[in-house]
Amino acid sequence: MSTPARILVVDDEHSITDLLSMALRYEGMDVRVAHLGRQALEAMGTFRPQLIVLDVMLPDLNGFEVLERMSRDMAGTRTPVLFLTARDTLDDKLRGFTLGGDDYMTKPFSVEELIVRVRAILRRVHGDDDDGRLELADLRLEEESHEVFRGTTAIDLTPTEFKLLHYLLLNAGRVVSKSQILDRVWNYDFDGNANVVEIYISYLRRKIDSLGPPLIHTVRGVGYTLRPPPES
Amino acid sequence: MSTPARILVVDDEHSITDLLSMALRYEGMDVRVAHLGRQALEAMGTFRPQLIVLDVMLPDLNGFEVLERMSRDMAGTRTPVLFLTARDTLDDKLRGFTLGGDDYMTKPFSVEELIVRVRAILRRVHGDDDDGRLELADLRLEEESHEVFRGTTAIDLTPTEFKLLHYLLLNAGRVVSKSQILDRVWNYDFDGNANVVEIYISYLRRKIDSLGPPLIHTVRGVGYTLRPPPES
DNA sequence: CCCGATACTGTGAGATTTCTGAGAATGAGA
DNA sequence: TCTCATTCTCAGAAATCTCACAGTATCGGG
Repeated sequence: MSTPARILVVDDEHSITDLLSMALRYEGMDVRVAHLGRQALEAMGTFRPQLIVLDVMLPDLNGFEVLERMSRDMAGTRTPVLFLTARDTLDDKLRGFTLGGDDYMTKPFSVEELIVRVRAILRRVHGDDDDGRLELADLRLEEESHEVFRGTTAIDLTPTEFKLLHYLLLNAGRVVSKSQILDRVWNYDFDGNANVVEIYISYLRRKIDSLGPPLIHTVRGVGYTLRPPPES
Repeated sequence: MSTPARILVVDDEHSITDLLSMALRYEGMDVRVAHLGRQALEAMGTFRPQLIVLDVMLPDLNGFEVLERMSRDMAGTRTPVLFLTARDTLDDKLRGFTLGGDDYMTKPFSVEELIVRVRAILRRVHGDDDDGRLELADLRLEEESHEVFRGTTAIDLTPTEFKLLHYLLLNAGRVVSKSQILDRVWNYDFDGNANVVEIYISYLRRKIDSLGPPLIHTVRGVGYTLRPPPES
């Protein structure tokens, strides 16, 4: 990682900006927060972010207006945007933006997924070396195509299973607790109990560990970890 | 360790703050104590801790309110927090904090474990040189992955066995008494008899000393110690 | 070498944690 | 609206862990 990526997070809900600034900082990014469209515009000039996480609904200007003024101010290159929107406000306009390299997510989202997308955008724009492929022993996960293989057999995962495996792979060799998993992989407003994690671990095992030596290990009283099988 | 880490411990129970300030000071840290949210806020400004151990339930403000006011005062970087909470009060809000590198423990905890976590946070934030690997002769314990090896063979330990070995390794070469072990490794409210220590030492020996020259030694009338085998 | 003190460990009951099957709820797409 | 895939709850089963008890072994001083 050369110089940390600069991200501007714009949302009027403090709980969201807190959540995201913490999570993105934890990922080693340089984060600035704005709660109003005007603040966002100002930060554009001073902070010069490489990516904006932008709530569509803001008290003063909406996300599109912010973008419009932005491109009026800064001639030339446009900063990529990851829009946040309520599920039921899903504007058709938004869909159009994905064409331009922008992306969007509906609230409530999972932090894991948001970070995946932030990284994907940065990778595209900045031509990062990271190729979005995660591997452990003969297990392979392709971020772009959303495909998972064990050896040569393709494994079909549901969205949640995929996110969970992705998170485990990112932390391969480290034990992650059930609550860490819950925080990252599930939507931030999920308030069910940690038993879901066990259940999805169980699903993953059925699909992945049945094809070879087990990679998913329970560390009793602590959490779960992905570990390559012992060489023999 | 260059300059001692500054830790602020906030809890209204004096027995807890006493216990922790003693243990953390013994670890070479610079400890300050507060018993109320207001005191904590004040200490933030004057003491500028690098980490806060914060009880969620305080008489005046709760832990979250303390944090909120804190981040209002100090713009920018937030001090990492290790929350303490009663097991049955396990607030959903807490869950979200593990995202930002914060962590939490439920009371009653073991001092040993608390110190492990404090160190883990400091290591992350301050990029400590300590890599969380403990070694003695051919015995190796990895904190991150919770793995233990003797030579190349992996050793499977239960949570208590792991904590005990961890403590012994931290004090390798020094004799620790059974009551010291009981105080550090077991939850602070444990009131069973000291024979458990003997039992767990026995378990460890079976798993560890059976694989090579013995490393765990009894010092009759005093306690136990970990010592490398004599070269030969 | 004997004896009391101290430490070790086999057995097993009870507690805790994790796993998983069955099925209800949800939501997307036909 | 119906269908199907998916998510998630519930609760019992299974696995694992903790710890007390008590008998045995070991140590070290006399």
